[in-house]
Amino acid sequence: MQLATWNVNSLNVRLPHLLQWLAENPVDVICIQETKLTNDKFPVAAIEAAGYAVEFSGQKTYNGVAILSRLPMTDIVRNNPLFPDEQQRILAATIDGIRVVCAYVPNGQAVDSDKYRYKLGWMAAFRDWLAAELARNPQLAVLGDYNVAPEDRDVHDPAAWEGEVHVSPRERQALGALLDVGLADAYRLFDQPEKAYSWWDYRMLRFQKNQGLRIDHILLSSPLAARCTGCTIDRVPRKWKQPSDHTPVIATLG
DNA sequence: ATGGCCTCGACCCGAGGA
Repeated sequence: MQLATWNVNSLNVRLPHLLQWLAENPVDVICIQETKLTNDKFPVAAIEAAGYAVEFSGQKTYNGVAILSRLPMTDIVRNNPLFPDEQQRILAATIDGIRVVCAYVPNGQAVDSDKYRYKLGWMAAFRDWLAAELARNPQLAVLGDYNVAPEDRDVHDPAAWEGEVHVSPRERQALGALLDVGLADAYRLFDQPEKAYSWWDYRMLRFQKNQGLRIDHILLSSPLAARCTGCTIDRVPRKWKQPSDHTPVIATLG
């Protein structure tokens, strides 16, 4: 079984990319973020024609998450019941006995800004809810754009980024608190190439220079981590025309 | 040269992303 995550940065623009990627990478489940679509505009027919059931939670212009699955989805939850939020950033479904959570963690904009405080509060509430989800189902997979690079090796230039949003100590602690619930970063369960990133700024030829951040993650509870046989980042779609600035991450479960 | 891009919405710039 393969689970993937991809921040598509507008599904309206990226639907052809998503369909092409799924044709070449027929994963069982993909969590997507930043759909930027209201639910009435969601391209259900095109995705079902590609062989996927789909659930989504969207809003106008910003945010929006969706889960595509080859197998049926049950027990759909939108947003965190512990954190009332207008912004559509969380979607959960149970698939083949696995609780799959799709998350788009707030950006944070700048350290100590209002958006940064919202990010930290959001992540603390997310932690509490994930702890409850894990208690309900020990098979938990949390996939998404966390907007936090866990360690300096996940940052192309740690000195330049020191203390900045996405790497600041409080954000890393908040991500660590998610792991402490009983989750593992699937990517780090395996030997990986150095300078591996999942996002590159559109500006300054950052992708061509491989100057990015690893901020898109797949977190697995212990029973799923034990089943995980690989985790990779697929840089290929970042090279396509009019790409998302993020690229997919894929975990394989045996 | 301290910026550079992309998307959206509303109306050609501003907000937000990371």
